[in-house]
Amino acid sequence: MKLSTKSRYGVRAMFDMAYHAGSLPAQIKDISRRQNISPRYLEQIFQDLKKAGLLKSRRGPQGGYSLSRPAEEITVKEIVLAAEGELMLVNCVKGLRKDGEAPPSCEFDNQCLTQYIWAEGSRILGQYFDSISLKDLCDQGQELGLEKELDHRFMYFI
Amino acid sequence: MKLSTKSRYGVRAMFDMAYHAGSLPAQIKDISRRQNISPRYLEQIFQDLKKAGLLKSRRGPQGGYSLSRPAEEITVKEIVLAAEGELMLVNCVKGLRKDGEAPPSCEFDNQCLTQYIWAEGSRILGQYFDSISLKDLCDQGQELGLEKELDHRFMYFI
DNA sequence: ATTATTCTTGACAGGAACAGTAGAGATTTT
DNA sequence: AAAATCTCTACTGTTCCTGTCAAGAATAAT
Repeated sequence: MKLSTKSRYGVRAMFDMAYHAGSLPAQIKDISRRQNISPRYLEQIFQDLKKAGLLKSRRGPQGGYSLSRPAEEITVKEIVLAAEGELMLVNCVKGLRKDGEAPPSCEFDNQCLTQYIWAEGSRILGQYFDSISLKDLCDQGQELGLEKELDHRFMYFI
Repeated sequence: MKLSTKSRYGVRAMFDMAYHAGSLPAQIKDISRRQNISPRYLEQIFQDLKKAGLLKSRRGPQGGYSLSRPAEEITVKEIVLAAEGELMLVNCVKGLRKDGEAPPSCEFDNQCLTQYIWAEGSRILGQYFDSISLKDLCDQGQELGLEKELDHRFMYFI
């Protein structure tokens, strides 16, 4: 019952982007360095987040990724959902999926009492994740005095 | 982020025992037949549940398993915890484990904001699972009119 | 135009965990 | 003594996770 690293890395990376946001797009290499995530793996994760509409990208020099919406409008739930594919504790219950794929249904139809437990647990978890936005995390980071790294692309003149 | 089948089967099996409870211990073969679970696999799961103190067993003819406590005192959380080993959404956070093994700690120490999210999510989920007892499930089964199978060991005289 | 930079796409692979199978043995009732 | 039942340990095939890698496409700077 573990979240995949895609979810964990995804939330960390998105927070990192929001926290260090500047006028230019953020680049994989900077995020991966600060968050200690393999750059090649982070590329994959960002593809998922982009497909989910949470990121937009720009290629070429000075390119990179940026949040497609303000930090207060992006929740942890959206990121986990995009990275995990779905937010359902079991496979045997009908639920909304990222890819619209038909989910397997319970072999006991509605005779299985436990399906209600798993479905409700998933819902409760999703509700909690949805209550936390990237901006909330940024505020928390400020309070904790988390260091903000200056964009090296603005530091040529030092 | 899926619960293992051990958890799902475990809860189903424990409910089955509570729902069909008689004066004699319940046997693997009956539970596995009613719940459509591989008997050999269910043996393994029951070993975990027994180690966690949720079941007691008796060998030999007319032997089997029985709940070690009344159904209203056994919650879904206990069963999931016993089957899953722990109830924590990530590995990077300190948490209580079944085996007391030292959990890996976060590489960012307390600098990682996301660990609070995962820990709180795990807590919320555990709290929900803890609010459901086997008796609650039995009551729900009654309301739904779920059929109770008579113990074949009492049916010789028919 | 050319070049360097950055994202894009798809393939591939080692390892761990999951889900189940199997066999030999221990215990208890009949 | 025999049959039923749980107990313990080991084994195995499959899937998923967690990356790595390579070649290509788009863009900005020169």
